[in-house]
Amino acid sequence: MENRVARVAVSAASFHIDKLYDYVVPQAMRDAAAPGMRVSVPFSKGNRHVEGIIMEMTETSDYLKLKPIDALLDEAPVLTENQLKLAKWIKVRFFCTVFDAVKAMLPAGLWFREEHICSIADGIDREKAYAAAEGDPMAESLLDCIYAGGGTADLNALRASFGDKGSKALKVLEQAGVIRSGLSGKRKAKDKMISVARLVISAEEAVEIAESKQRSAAQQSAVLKLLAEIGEADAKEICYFTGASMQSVRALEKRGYIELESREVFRIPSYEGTEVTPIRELNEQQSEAYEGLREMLEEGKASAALLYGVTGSGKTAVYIKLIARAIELGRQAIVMVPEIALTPQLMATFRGHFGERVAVLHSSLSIGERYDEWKRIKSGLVDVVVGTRSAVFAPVERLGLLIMDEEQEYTYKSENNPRYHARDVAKFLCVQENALLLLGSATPSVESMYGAVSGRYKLFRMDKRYNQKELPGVILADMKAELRSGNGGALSSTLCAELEKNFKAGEQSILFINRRGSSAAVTCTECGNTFQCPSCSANLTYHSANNRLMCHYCGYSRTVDKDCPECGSALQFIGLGTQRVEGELKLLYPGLEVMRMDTDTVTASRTHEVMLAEFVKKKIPVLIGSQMVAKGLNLENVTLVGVISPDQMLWSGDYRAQERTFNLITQVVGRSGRGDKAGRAVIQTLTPDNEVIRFAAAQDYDSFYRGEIELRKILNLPPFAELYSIMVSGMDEARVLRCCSEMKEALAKSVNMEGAQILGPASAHILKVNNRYRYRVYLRCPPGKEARALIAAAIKRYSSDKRFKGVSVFGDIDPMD
DNA sequence: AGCACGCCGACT
DNA sequence: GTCGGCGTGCTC
Repeated sequence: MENRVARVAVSAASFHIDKLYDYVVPQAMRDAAAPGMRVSVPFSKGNRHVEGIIMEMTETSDYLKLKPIDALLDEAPVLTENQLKLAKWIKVRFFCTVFDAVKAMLPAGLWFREEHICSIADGIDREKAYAAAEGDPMAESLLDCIYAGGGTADLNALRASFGDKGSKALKVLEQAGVIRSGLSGKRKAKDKMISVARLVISAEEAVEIAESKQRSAAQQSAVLKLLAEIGEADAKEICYFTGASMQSVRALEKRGYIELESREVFRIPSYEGTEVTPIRELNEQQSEAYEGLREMLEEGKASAALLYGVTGSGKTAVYIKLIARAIELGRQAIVMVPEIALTPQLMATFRGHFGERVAVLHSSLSIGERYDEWKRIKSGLVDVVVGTRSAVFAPVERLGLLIMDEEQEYTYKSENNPRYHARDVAKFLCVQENALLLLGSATPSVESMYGAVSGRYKLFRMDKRYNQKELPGVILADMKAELRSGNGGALSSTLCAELEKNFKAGEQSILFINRRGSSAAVTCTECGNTFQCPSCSANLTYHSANNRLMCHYCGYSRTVDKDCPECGSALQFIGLGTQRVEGELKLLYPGLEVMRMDTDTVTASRTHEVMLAEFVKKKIPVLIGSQMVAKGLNLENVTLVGVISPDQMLWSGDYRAQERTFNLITQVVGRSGRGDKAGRAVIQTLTPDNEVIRFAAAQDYDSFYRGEIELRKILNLPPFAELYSIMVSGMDEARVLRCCSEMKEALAKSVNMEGAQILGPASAHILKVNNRYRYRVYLRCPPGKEARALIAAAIKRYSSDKRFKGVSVFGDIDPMD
């Protein structure tokens, strides 16, 4: 009787009906079925075939009318028992379904494997195919369907629409050699150039559009969903994994949802060419940290530490030695980095030290490559996994050490469902696996430093720069004084004076502009008119690639007007940030060579890295850039860094604004004077007396921390409280607001925690997206399970309320907005 | 969310 | 009489 019933998490269940559904395991599958295997099951009245994953196996069920599983999709479990536990924990912690969590844990390639796709076999033309159908109407309509899809179709979809008879007919056709499915097809060899598709709109929006598409546009939906999940991918591979035709992909491009770009083929990024710096003998501070961490590691119990090491103190060397020790102990390590593209030298170091036994997981790997890496890890061929956020789900079986570098970075928080924070997942994982969690940073998050101060993490400090190099001298430029003396431009006289010194000395400078959002809005330079999206409360931005005005939130695009529709003057598209500074600089210093690096000039082929190399090689005097210049390589000849306007970031309204500003200034200033020559930095600000700016200028983390933690305590903010948000959205604004206020009232009644506050409803950062109004209700309360249960109950209650039809509700913990 | 069932109006 | 509108309730 064992193995008679499988308890399954199904994909079709939304949050408020999410639970384990029991299915009877057919006799033939009894031996094979196991927890962690994906299955296809009939669900709901229509018995549509949906995917699910077996969470548990039992003998009996309380439910009487069990349906049978219709197929096992895996031969062996793709998730271990511990990973299944993790999935359940993610559901509770981040308000998603178990299946959402499972999906985030597995590589996309697994879900789009060709097993699920059937296509017309090579060398079979239409005539032969229909001849093989032998007049069977079922077989003929199957072929119609496959041809309508450009020669391929989703096997599950076919099974769903044609039922059991369809499945039989498919088998007949397959045996006749007319169609192929499963493993029979081989991947095409890659061309030298590939076409890379990338979403222009937000992932969230892409999913929404995909969902609203009609059956006939199922291919386009699949492409959008895939891209929403993985960000960008080779167009051919997209077709390969979704079964969509290239036409569908092109159609999406035409509509402005995605963009296509030719790019040279990347193999698995080889870092061989980059020279590997051998690990030098550890200095006193490094040894001290290493010895302490080694002891924790060797104990083999769950533990956590914070390594606070200033830039250049040699954290990487400590990581490497610690990983080597973990491997000696027969265990594996995961190393997480915020953004792999920005840390190529770190990658090179790891490859150099651990060779083939390193797996890399990051966003510019293709689906296939990522899937291959996943398989390598799963089969135990790897000791070290290096990767971004999702690497926390790498299927290592003997985790001993998990390192999270630059732990304060917000890229560790997912902005899509499930909205998990990799740091929280890492904590859970390390407890579960008895591993050591090592958070590393030059500017630790306030939460983590508080954890260290209060004894939850063991703290190791490395405050000496390895090469004993001095910190850059920092000059604060008072922009208010500049304004008073008649300089209304972006460049202060102080900065200009320093720039000129560098021009004379033949040294390079970097100007850093912080820009909120990814693109500047288009503004008429004469009358200040801006262009609004008709369905969102957002400004349109100009895209030079297709010469159109586009909305980043819904994908709407329109042609560019020659003249301003308001005042009739000729329109010029000048962005607010980097472009403006570039313009001013060129006006002041005619003939000056300037490199601009921002989201408009950095492309897939001309990456951040490539541009930096060019900057170094050609000795271009000035580099102007946004966020991305703050990170990356050591640039030897850069002796001046200018921070143009950190103020706007400081007042962005988010409680983390101060912290982010401090981190960013610290990082940027640290870019200066990496070579032999001393560096300096100019920070332009309207508020030179502001503490955060002063501490950042002095690179004084401790004082910043002391001030910030005091503030957080007074204001009842993390780490002293947890902040939850419930986002409510819908087309009918009044209804959304009614839902919010009713929910707020209900929460106020049910919450009886000391010091809990309910705030809102407040409109989301962008109120209207795709004609849906979005409001949030916040709950701020002491950390703990109680609040989570309340939030989950509220989401369930209001997403199923008939009065609030068309309104969707979802929760988020500590949202990044 | 998505699908069937059921209870009402418009049209063959 | 039946086709189809969408309100209601369930999903192993």
